[in-house]
Amino acid sequence: MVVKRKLSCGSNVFDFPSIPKAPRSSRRKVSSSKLGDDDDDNSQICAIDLLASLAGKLLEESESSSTSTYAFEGKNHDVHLGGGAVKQEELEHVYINNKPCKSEFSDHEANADLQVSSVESDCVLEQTPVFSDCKKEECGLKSLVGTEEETCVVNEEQGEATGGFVADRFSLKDPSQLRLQSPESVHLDGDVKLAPCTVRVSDDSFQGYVNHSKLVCRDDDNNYCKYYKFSDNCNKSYRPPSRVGNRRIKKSVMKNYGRGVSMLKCFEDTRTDGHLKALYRKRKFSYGYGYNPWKREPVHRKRRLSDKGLVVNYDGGLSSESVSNSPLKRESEDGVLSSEIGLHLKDSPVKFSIKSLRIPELVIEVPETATVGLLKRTVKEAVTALLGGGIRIGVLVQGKKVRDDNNTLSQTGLSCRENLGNLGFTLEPGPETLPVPLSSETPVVSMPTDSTNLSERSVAASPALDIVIPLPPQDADLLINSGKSVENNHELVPYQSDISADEQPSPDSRALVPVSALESGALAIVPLNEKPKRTELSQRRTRRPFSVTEVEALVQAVEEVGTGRWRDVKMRSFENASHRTYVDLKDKWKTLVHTASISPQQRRGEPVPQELLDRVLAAHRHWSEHQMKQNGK
DNA sequence: GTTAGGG
DNA sequence: CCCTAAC
Repeated sequence: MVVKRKLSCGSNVFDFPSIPKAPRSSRRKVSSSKLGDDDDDNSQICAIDLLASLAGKLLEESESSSTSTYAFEGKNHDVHLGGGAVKQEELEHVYINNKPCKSEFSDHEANADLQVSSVESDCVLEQTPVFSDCKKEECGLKSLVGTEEETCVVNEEQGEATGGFVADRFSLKDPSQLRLQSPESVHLDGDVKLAPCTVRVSDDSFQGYVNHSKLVCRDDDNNYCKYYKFSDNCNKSYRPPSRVGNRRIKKSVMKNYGRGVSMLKCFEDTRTDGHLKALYRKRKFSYGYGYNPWKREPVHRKRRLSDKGLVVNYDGGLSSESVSNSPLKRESEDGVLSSEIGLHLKDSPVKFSIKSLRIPELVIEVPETATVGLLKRTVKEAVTALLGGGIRIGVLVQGKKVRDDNNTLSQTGLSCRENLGNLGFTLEPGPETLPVPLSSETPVVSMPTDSTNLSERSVAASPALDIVIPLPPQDADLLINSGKSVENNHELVPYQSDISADEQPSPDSRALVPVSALESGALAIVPLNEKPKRTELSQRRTRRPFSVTEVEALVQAVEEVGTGRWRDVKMRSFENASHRTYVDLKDKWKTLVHTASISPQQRRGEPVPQELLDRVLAAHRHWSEHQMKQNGK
């Protein structure tokens, strides 16, 4: 396996190792560190640095060339995307912005642990579909972009046999979810993945992906829904570069999954309206019964991030969003795990894949009169400042931080599927991380210190440009204020990497409660000061909408046995549906009754045949009366 | 462990 | 979908 350390493009050189403040020692280890005991931290950091650097460069590029797109041309026609992989050497012929991009690798074989299969950064940049007429299939690609599942497939197909740590994507996502996907191509073990839209390759075989929207909207129901749509209609969604600038980033939704376990945001819609709408809708932390994300489902369907998603830890800590391991991702829609999973048990190498890493939330404030360029710079600086301070990686298993770097993964309990599902990572700002000293006077960019505050601010933000636009600091230097700004925050507790793993979160200590993740294996880790109730049990199940077939079965069963006998209903019609508990059925019935009671226009989700709804009402009425009679007697 | 109902 | 109270 090889780690690409340097990518030079004409005059632009992506010198990953030279990332700002990250410890050199660790950077240097990028190519050689092993997922071993001692170096895992470093290697991960390096990966991040590496990616961050690239992202940063791309950002700069975007600023300097407003009309240009991030072209990432692969001149080498030997690249095999379908089932093969582009070898490192071949990457040397990659071009960016028409400039030859030379990649320098340090050949490092065997158990190299670091695999950076893609780089993805978010920022306010042009999204320029380059190719207008293409289809994924034609490219011989199996959707390297878009979903984790797909990415997984690719890895498998390419016979990625070596165990290792895969940083599949690295996204530098600012809270507004402005996303720029830089070329995703730093796959160390040979395959090249290109970012959607922003990637341009000369080889026809690459065209498949270049047109995907890089603006991803992950939905609870439709993973990366918009993403898909966009990509599936490349030709239609094609737009000339000139319009990209008008894009707006839409509001995102903060999600407080599992009782405030996480805060999630994502694009609600980043499709083809040519606008990016800044998003920033942060939900105030509400633990306990404060907020029920599930109930919000209908309203904020576009939010996603949950599954693979990340949680944004704005308290200055960086949290890894979308940490997942491939085995777990193999779960299909219906919840059936593919057979691949078994491969990772026993002695097989444990494979991890971090879909993306997200930086903590940033509040960007720029005057309305500010230029887009300024906004870009602001974002860039914020991100740079954050990363510049160095990052530390934390590993959490079962919600507990694993401190002993010398234990093997298996010793740590990371050897089976179940446990992998409880794995999480955290990105923590290094001790020295506190970036730019800010002049409290004009902090343009800052780490939100209060979710409520943020929420309010976003509401107050301009409708058009939903980015917080308060006092106009004009072109003042953008400063970033992280970490310490939250010292007095009551609600948020920075995730201190120093928190001893041994220190069991005391009942009222504001221990972090990693949340996770859904069966996709992705873990959402967030520091919080919530009552550490669900600490280790806080895994919210994946939402699985009932299919019409299931509804029918449910209706059928209820008609027969009536309401109030959910266990019987379960055994009767959902005996083999392990993911449907009788409580689920009861809940579903509840919603069905409600759905049937409202007008069709108000219904959401997959439409349930009126006929079924009628039966629901009939059965509901019948059994209600039945119960009345019983009570009467 | 189930059921019912609020969140 | 989660959580609890109540049985």
